[in-house]
Order: sequence, then structure tokens, then C-alpha cells
Amino acid sequence: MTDKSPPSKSAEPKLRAAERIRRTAHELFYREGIRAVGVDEIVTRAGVTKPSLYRSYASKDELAAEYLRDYEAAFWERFDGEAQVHPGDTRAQLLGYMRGLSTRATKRDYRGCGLTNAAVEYPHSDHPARKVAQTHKRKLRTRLVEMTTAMGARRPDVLADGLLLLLEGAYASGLM
Amino acid sequence: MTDKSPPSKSAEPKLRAAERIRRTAHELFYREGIRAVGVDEIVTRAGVTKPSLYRSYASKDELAAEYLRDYEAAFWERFDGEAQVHPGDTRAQLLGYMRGLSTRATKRDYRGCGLTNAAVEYPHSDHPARKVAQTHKRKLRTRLVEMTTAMGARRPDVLADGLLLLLEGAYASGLM
DNA sequence: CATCATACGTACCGATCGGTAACATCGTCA
DNA sequence: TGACGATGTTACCGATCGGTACGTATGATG
Repeated sequence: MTDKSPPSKSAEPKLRAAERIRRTAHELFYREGIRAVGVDEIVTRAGVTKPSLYRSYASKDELAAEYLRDYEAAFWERFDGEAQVHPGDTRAQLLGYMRGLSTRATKRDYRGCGLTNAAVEYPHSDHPARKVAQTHKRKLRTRLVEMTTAMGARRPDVLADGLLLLLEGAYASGLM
Repeated sequence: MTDKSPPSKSAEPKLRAAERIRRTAHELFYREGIRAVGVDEIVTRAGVTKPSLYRSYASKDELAAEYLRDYEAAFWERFDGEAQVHPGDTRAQLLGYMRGLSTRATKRDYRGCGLTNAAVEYPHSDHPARKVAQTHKRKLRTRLVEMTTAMGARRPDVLADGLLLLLEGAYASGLM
């Protein structure tokens, strides 16, 4: 309403409806779980209609995958953000992320890691959502090995696995 | 068919149908997730019919809660089993459980902790399944504090939380 | 003004969800 | 035998699921 600006020269093919759906789905999927949220509820709360959803997303599963891609992007923003706060100091970067995580995980609306949760909800590896989650966890492990290597760890992969254990433990413990 | 033995003098009020449902539900709920499994699939695979399910269980949610109670019983069996293998040695008991867990968690059909998974699927604390999960995790923490106290830890609760983090991390890491 | 594509809404679809009513059948035990 | 409790059979319910055919508003361009 208050935004009467023209669509500008943005190269984005998607406009307002798709974005509203995207954000509403993100919020609902994270808070209630993907399976627990129907497409009707999404479009209702987004103030749009169902055909608008299916014009931008092939299926609910694809919308879920998109949600997870957004979630992953936000994760890397937080994670890599520490690299800029503590340039060169890998150990401080990790500790920085852990500290931020512990802060977030103790908030009342924390519901764990959206990617891990999706893997719980969709155990089959051929599901779009599961694929995003699985790929991300692999990337994260690779990243952690790079970091522990840079730290000069004697057994970088073992340390990386330990860190992964700690991270997942913090995610899971935060949701209860 | 091959089992023609009479129901014996067992004091169990429940017979064959309820038990078949119980075990089938346990397997399906753990493997596919609770929300992913419909009651029709359960009764079909159990070789019974829907009315039989609802004669023994008030609702699907209650059946899910029952599944989690069974899961929890199996957990304590494993966990307390270590107390008998290493009597008096609390540290060895914990390590023993961790070792057993790491073995199970690396198997291909491992799908994480059923109780944690249920908490992911049902975020609302008024849900029967969620209640079972939440209560269990609290009991486990209490138990861990007792053990770390017995071990003479300087800060038993802090160590217990650390162990809880490790456990949940192992559960979550095992499912991907 | 007429045109035309883009974006959106109305109304509906078949399938499946959890759950139930009513009745037939079976085995057990008195 | 007769009565009873547990189970199976069949058919059904309203609600909700994910998904779609088709008409309508809008806004820029000729």
C-alpha cells in the first residue's frame, strides 16, 4: 500500500506475492515444522491465494526446499560473519559462532536447526528438502575440516567431527 | 498360522491385535516419522483393521505417545544395562553407553533418537507425544547430574549438560 | 482507445486424513 | 450348549490435504 514505487528495473522475475509466500513459509515451516503446515495456511497468512503459490513454486516440496536454501544462506551469513570479526583467527571464529549459537539457542522461540529438523521430517534421501539438508551438512563438515586444518590440529577431521557433534547437540538441546 | 499356542495364563489384558499394532507403529514411526505414517498404513501392515486400533488406543496421538514410552523403556534398558556391566564405575558406565551408541548410530537404518525426533515433529508442549519426549529428557538430565556427582565432578550440572550435548549431537549426526 | 501480457482470485478437484457406527465371526469358559 | 469378550468386515463421516482449470483485474504500450 505505502509502497507505490514501480517494479523498477530489477531483473527479478518474481514480485510481491512470491516473496510474501517465501517469508511466511519460512516462518511457519521453522516454527511448526514442514509437515505440520498446509499450503492453505501459508497462503492465508501471506494474504495471497493458492494459485499464486503454485505459479512461483512447483510443489510444496519445492517450496520447502527453497525455505531450506534460505535457511542455509542465513546460516552461512552468521558463520562466515565471524570470519570478518576475527580475521585470521580460526579458533576465535569458531568460538564466536558457538557463542552466538548459545545465545540464540536459549531463546524461547528457538526450534533447533531448520536443516536438521527437515532431515528428521523427511528421512528419504530423494526428497528435495532432505537433499538440501544433507548437502549442507556435507559442506559444513568440509568447511570445518578446512578450519581445523588451518588451526594446525593434529587430526583435523576428528576435531571437525567433534565440533559437528557439539553443534548438532546445541541445536537439539535448544529445542527442549 | 504356525502359532497355535493358547494365550496362556498371561495376566495381560491386551491380546494379539493391540500388540501387533504397537510393534508395527513403533517400527513405522521410528523409520518414517510419526506425521508421515497414517493409521491406515499401520493397520494394513499390522494385518489388522482400524477399529482394532481405536479399541486399544484413544487416538493416533495416544498411539504415538505409547510408542515413545516404549522407546523410552528401551533406552533405559540400554542405559541402565551399563550400570550392571560396570558396577560402581560411573565413568565406565557412561563411556559404555557412548560406545554402544556410536555403534548403533553408524548403522544404515539408524534414524536418530525417537524422542528427540518426536519433539521436532511436535513443537507444541501440549501434545501427548511431545510431553513424553520432554519428560524423558528431563529425567535423563537428572540422571546424568546424579552420575557426574557420583563421579566427583567439580561442577556436576555443567558436566551433565556437556554430556547431554554430546548425546544429542551423536543422535543428530547419526541420522545423516 | 484497443491490445496484450502479467499477476491474481474464485471455485473446484480427487485423494487421503483421523475416526466411527453397525454387524458378523470366532474362541474361550462356564 | 450358551453367553461373552475380543476381533474382523464393511461402509461411512467431515475435514483437510496438495494441486489446478479458468475467469478477472491491472498496467504499460501501440
